[in-house]
Amino acid sequence: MANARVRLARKPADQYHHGDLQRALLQAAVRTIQKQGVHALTLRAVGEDLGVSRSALYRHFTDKAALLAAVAREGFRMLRIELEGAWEGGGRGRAGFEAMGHAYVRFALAQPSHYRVMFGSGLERNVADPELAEEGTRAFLALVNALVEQQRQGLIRPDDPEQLAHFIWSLVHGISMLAIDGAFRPGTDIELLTRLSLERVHTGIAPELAPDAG
Amino acid sequence: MANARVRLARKPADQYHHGDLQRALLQAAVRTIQKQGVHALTLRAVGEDLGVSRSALYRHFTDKAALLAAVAREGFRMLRIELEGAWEGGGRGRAGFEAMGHAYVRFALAQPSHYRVMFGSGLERNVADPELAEEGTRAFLALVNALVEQQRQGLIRPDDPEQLAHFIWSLVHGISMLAIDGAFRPGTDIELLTRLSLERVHTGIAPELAPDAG
DNA sequence: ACCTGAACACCGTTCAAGT
DNA sequence: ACCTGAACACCGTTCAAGT
Repeated sequence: MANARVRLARKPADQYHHGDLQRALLQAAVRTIQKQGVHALTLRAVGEDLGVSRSALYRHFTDKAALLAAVAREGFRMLRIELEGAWEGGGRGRAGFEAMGHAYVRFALAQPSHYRVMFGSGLERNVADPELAEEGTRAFLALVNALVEQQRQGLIRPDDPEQLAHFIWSLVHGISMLAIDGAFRPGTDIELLTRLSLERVHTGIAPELAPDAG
Repeated sequence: MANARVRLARKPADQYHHGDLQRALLQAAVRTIQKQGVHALTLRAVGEDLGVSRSALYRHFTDKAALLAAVAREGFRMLRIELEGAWEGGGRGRAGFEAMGHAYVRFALAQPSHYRVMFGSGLERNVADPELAEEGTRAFLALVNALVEQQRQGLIRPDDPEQLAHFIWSLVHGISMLAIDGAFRPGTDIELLTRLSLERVHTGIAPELAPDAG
């Protein structure tokens, strides 16, 4: 909304359009994907959006897949920040961990197209982008770290943290994907499903038998 | 393999190529997707494969999305049969339920491209195909039924079966998708991850506290 | 160094025409 | 009723040429 104004501001007319076209291309791509979905992302459209030739992109990205990889990388960065924020904000304990789960699913539902690019079919962004891999790993580590810290507090049984992280990541990813794809019944309350699922998970990974049979 | 022979058999040369082109198109599409992925599925290629014009398909499917919907429907049918087989073969109890989980993930890993079409981006097959929805529901019901039967046996706590099914479906779907997309570390043992995950799930959904703290 | 614009090969889809 | 083949609008990508 407010950003739209910025592009109307004065710009050096007889210069190249952007001092940092690479960055502008990435932002335009993210914007298009979030608003209209991946299918609307054509190199022609993103070029037109920036007032630039459709082949100008090839100066900054090797091809469309590389552009999508950059979009995915940006997505993982955003997701990690959300997860860390939820964990900290929730008090780095069981409440914070549950908040992480909700934050994950909420992120996917708020940015479904962006989320799909992050976990793409391999059709798009089939490139083995090392920066993308690293950003994905960092997001995953936010989850692992939260598990380890809870294990230190005796809140979670001392299983292999990475295995536990894989388990929980799979769960929230599955909920997110099925919700995005509309696989659940129309009226399904995703937040409720997430809460109940995390409840079941906790009872499973708790070290002792909690007396909460209420 | 054996089916490849059939197409070499005598055919009425001066007739239309197929008595049931619709069925042949679907089979060719499934074959192409399983062998070469969705990106290789072009209407030109599938037509060429059957010795038919590229626009002949439009007599039998409204468009490419409808063809993909048929592929997805066939996939759900295959998946349901696998799930039911595992449940029955495992003795309709806890072992059978765990076998269902493994069968699900194994199906996805064996037919990754086919599985992706089933849970497509909405990019492809965005059509609201009622037959597809029904076949998907039938596969889901195989899971719900197994849960209800275990609840009757006292093997699972009496939560809402549909919610429990959503929870578990999300888990196995998440494991499958992340494994297909190569999101796990290269050497990751998916079968082991599935087993450990199902173990954690069971401890969570069991009605009583099992004395297996070994 | 950065961008343009024409060209190429490839799509899905349509439609008048054939049998 | 079923299929053909030319045509259309749309892609991503390349490359010689401009500044």
